[in-house]
Amino acid sequence: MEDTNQLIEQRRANLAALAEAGIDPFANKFTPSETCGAAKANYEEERLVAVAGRLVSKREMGKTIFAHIKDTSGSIQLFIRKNDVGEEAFKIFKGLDLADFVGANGALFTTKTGEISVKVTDYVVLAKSLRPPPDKWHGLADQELRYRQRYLDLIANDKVRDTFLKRSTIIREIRNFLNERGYVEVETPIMQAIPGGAAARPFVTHHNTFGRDFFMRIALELYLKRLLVGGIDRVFEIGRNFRNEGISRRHNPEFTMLEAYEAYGDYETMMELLQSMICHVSEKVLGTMVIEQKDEEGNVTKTIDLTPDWRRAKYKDLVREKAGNDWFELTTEQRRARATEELKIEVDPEEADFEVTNAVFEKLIEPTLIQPTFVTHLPKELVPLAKLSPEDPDCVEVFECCINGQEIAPAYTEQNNPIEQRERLEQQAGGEQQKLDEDFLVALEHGMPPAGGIGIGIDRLCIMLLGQESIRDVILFPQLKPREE
RNA sequence: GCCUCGGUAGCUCAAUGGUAGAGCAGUUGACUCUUAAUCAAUUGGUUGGGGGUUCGAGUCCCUCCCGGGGUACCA
Repeated sequence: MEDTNQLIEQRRANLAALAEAGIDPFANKFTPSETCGAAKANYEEERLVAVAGRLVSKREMGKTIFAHIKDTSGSIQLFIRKNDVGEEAFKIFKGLDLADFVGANGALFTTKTGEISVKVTDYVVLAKSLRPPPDKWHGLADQELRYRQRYLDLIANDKVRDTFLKRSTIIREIRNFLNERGYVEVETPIMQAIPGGAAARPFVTHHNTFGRDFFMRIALELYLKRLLVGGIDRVFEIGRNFRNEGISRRHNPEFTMLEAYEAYGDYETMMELLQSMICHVSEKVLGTMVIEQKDEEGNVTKTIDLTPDWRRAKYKDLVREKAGNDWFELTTEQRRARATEELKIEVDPEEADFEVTNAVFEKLIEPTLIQPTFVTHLPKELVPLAKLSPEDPDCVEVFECCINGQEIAPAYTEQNNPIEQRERLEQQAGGEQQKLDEDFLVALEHGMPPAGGIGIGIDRLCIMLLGQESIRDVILFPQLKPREE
């Protein structure tokens, strides 16, 4: 970046002054004895510590300086006196800028106002910051800057940092939970010749040596099922999917998906798995099963209670509740009329009956399912990769788990009949000339054990657990339009 | 893609069509227990870009760029 201003010039001048004084402003190494947070947590008067971090505040009091440095664990106050560090070192500390990195040696003590601090005996400049940090009090509010320069957001806004540290522990606890149950974690191809497992437009990329296009995966499903065929009976992957669609508060073109498959299980198995997993994660990460979403003033705007057992509701019952008890007895024309006139939703004249019904579900019902709800008995037309329900052949053995008004996870009793599977996929491909994944169908013909499978949108799960409102607030670097030079 | 709101100093924000401002940060000085330290002085602007209306535009109009919200696409 070419842009310079007074503040940057000043910092460059301060950098030059350090060099002038014979100090390397970018040290190679400093080894802290512990983190800032640990130094405070294990307080013992006079205990010697070495701490390092970014300089986040500095108050000069004549021959004394109070300053805070901050690392991942938190911050600690440094107490620097001219008498303790010597005239030259004192002068140089005075010349440090906010956001510089510093390592300090000294003894722990408590100030008169009761704050645990380090009485510095000597310190090292670890890295000079050549650009001014965001406002120390107001933080960084400009959303575009927060996303484009997330590191500034993390520096300036503790809540944001906390959210992303928690996201990391959520994923760790999911892994722990699945490992505990004997699941094997695998990695499958991201670049695929035929993108399958979902109906979404893929991103296209190109392989030079093969001289042909590849697609970024839109789902993990078909490869994980090949592994069920291969004898890995409990298998999961946490990875990125890519869908070439619009961007919104709920959609990022690349997003993180967990898919898990369990041989000899069915959708009921996955129901228990999901409920136990989310309760485990919530307890471990948040210490509670009651999630509160707060507005900027800290008022609770939404409460989600994850305490088991979660509600179960049949798809058709929910639709009848919203659209009328006679909904499924209506003629196609009557149904369409009611949807547009009474329910005020847009309906494409080309849409089939089940699509009109599903529009009612997605637009009017799903957003109201704030508390965890397993929606079951979905119509078979909606789900080509699941098995039919023996008790009701119009339905599939599937649930969609909705929490916070969003679909968090669909789960199936997976289709393992290769002949039916081929028919369903051929129907689905229909006129679109979409290629069938023959290799997958061949795999099924070798025999896949009956299995339950589930897909969990990790980003949406994080939105829910962490009380956020937008997917951009749980993805470190959400997709934005590139800035043209 | 469409609708709508927004973009002013490094950051957070003001400014009826009439001299572009404040707080923080920065700079200089004072202060050996401060913590949004305090006190005094002070620097800093192509008002997102381009065009237009006007005696005069941050403000009105057109256009482009970027972002927020909504909507569409998304088994």
